[in-house]
Amino acid sequence: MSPNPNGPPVPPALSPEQQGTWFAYMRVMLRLGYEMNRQLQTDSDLSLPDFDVLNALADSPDGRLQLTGLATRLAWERSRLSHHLQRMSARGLVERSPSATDRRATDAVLTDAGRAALTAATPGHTDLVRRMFFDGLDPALLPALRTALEQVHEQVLVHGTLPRPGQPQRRLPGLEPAG
Amino acid sequence: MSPNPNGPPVPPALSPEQQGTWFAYMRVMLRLGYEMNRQLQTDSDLSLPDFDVLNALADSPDGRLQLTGLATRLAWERSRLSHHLQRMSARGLVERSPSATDRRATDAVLTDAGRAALTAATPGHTDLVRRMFFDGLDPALLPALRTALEQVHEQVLVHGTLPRPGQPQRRLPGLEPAG
DNA sequence: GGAAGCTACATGACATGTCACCCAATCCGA
DNA sequence: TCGGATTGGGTGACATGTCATGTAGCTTCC
Repeated sequence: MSPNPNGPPVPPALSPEQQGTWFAYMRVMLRLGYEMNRQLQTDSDLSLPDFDVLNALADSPDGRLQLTGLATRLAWERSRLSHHLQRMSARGLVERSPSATDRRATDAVLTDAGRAALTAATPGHTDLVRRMFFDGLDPALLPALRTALEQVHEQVLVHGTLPRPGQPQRRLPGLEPAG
Repeated sequence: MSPNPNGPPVPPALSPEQQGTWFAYMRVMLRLGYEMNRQLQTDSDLSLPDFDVLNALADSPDGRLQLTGLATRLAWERSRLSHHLQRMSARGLVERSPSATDRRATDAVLTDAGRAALTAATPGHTDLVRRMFFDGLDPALLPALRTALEQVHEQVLVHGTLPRPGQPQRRLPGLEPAG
């Protein structure tokens, strides 16, 4: 009982090589996430989400970013970010500050304490990344790995449901599917 | 003010090539996780964690696995798994059943409904993986990507804090740091 | 310039995950 | 074979994430 006697609108399954690659990816993602979380929590009293937020802000001009942009960059729900910033600001790591250009909008701003926490946490985190990710990796594979990941990233940006980060988030007229 | 005037016990920073690779990895991980979650939730009423559990069980003999082994395989805390299985069993997707070999232990067992849910969800998920991950990837890079990910996985297994999956979880005597 | 609709964000209720601690079964050495 | 240490798992309190909804500011178009 073939699912479709008339030929293939049915998507083809993954090839064995693709499946192997995918499983490897998932395993790395699960374990590495666990280890990163654990290390940051233990050594720096930061969760991995905390760390991601701090990094995104530190990487932005004036350590400041509007919430929607930050959420997009992190691939978070906005309400998650809103809750999370509330907790982080209670700990003094970030502040909320009204946007200069849009009175609806709020910017998240890195505080000095937040920057200090990031600075303190970074070496240990980097060290873990090097040990867990790069030290076991054949250096000859590095360029291919990077290119592959960048291709995948681009693909997710193009076909995913989230807007491209750092892009105006407004829906542009005339781009809806024709009616 | 160099951090260490006497030479480098200070870990070297990542090379630019490594940093680029790492950022690409993190971006893929964040966005792809978001998209997978969303797709499964929308199309199949399963979260990505649900799906991971179902897959792990379906992939085990008799659709049955002891909790600790399952937790290790998923890189989850055991208590998280315990809570999660409670919810999944309330939905009829899995059952708990006492282990045959260890009276402390509990096995998670896939129910027929669980297997059916997995079967129903898999094509859509696979399709998303193919579109988001493989369709934008130069096939020539696939073998290198796979090898690289497998090397990283092995590295995380060796240097991580979790036991290797499918391994006896007992701490072996004589392996403690010497006193 | 004003109504309709959209965007930015907050919030409260609820789902999920973590942490500290619990007990029972097993293991191991004396 | 007894006793402590270890392991397997559960649980309740609390931290975190999601969903539905509310409000205010922006934009568009007449």
